[in-house]
Amino acid sequence: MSTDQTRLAILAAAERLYADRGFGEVTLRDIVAEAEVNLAAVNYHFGSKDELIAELYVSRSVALNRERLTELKAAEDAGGGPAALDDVIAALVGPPLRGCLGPDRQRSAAARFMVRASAESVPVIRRIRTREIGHLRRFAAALRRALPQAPEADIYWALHFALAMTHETINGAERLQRLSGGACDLDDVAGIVARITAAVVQTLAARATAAKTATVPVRRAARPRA
Amino acid sequence: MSTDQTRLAILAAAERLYADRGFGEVTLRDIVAEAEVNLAAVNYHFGSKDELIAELYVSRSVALNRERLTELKAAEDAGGGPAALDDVIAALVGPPLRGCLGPDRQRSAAARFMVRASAESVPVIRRIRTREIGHLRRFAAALRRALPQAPEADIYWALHFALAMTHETINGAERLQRLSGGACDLDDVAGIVARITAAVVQTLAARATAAKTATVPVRRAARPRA
DNA sequence: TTGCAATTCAAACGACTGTATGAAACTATC
DNA sequence: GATAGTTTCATACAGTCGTTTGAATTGCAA
Repeated sequence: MSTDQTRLAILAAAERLYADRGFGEVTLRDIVAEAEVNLAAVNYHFGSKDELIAELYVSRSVALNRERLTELKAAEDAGGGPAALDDVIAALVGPPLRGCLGPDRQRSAAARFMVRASAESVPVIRRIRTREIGHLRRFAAALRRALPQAPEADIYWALHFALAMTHETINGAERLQRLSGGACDLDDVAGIVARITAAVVQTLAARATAAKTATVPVRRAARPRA
Repeated sequence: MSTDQTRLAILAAAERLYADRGFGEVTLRDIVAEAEVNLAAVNYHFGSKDELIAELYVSRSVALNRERLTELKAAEDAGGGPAALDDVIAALVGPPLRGCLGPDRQRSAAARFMVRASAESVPVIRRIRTREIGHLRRFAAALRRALPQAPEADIYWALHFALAMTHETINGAERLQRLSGGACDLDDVAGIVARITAAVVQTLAARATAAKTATVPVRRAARPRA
């Protein structure tokens, strides 16, 4: 083949299978069967299984980061000044959520692959994962611009919790649907993004107002009784 | 041996290794080496690797559920009536967090094992996991008693987000520590429980007040500018 | 001490893994 | 249409996996 169509078929098949079954349950033979190519093609085109996974992860990571940054820049440009707090969070959690959920299921294997890569402990990926930190710093900086008076720790906890809710919503979508008996609509992606965004914003806002009245950090939430 | 000391050694070693390295990276030979028993002992005492994992998961799951329920009952008994909102959340997220984090690291392999089992896709565990739903319903009911006027979906989302923040905090503790440059104190477990509890409580409270002024569901958070 | 069941052990099993090989098939240039 | 370089293919390799085997050892009751 003149084009590297075998390479792409392998990458697509690997991404699909890893996203669906997890890294522990997929062999090279599964991948080449899905891609309808020869077993030896993997080592010919990528060198090894680990290099295949690494290339897949890096390329998808770059794409996801680009998507997030584009959304962040758009929010900054629209407002003129620094992006609003909720727009920063939405730029962070929107891309993976839109890629994984929604009525047209299975739309993006890429997003589900990335979430799996985040959740499971794969040595190859762990080794690469450092660059994720650099990317998150951009969002930490954006949050700080939106909330200059917030303690540094609060900024990082907000980022951390936003990602936590996003990942668990994707990975545990089935459990939530079953637990709630359908009361939680996993197809309403915009609503989910809004929920996560609102949760982070409200938490940060509550801590900001509490910090004004007390010098010690807020430890115990108020108890709004029914 | 008269006692089943070999059984227990295998269980303990398996739990430790799975908690540390994840399910994909641990073989039976790793386990028996750690437990200092013979390879065949696993199949003799448990029948198969999957049955070992299943027994481990079920026993730890029962223990965790008991711990959570004890804390929930204590909160209910203390107040006389239904448990307060934040006490319900604290009963849910406290046990795994206290087991996994804190200054005396590695304290409880059991808690870290459970979180791994939640995050990774292991067929044996997926098959058992259904009973988790029943246990979560108890907490959903407790939340409803604390907040009778809240929409059903909000209750389940709150539960879901609480677990999300808990799991990601345990699994991603290292990343958060590195990202924040030490600003986030992962040893202050009580503070983390308070943070997660406060986030859930404030989010629920914000939706409750918003629901009074608007009949349509809240979609977009207010933007508290700096 | 003898006898018997429970347990441990070293060794091997077949199945499966990622990887390597060398011939065959293909593509493009002359 | 012959040639050189690239890609595909069937096949085999060495290693590891979970599991099994049958003999050796242990613990305990008669």
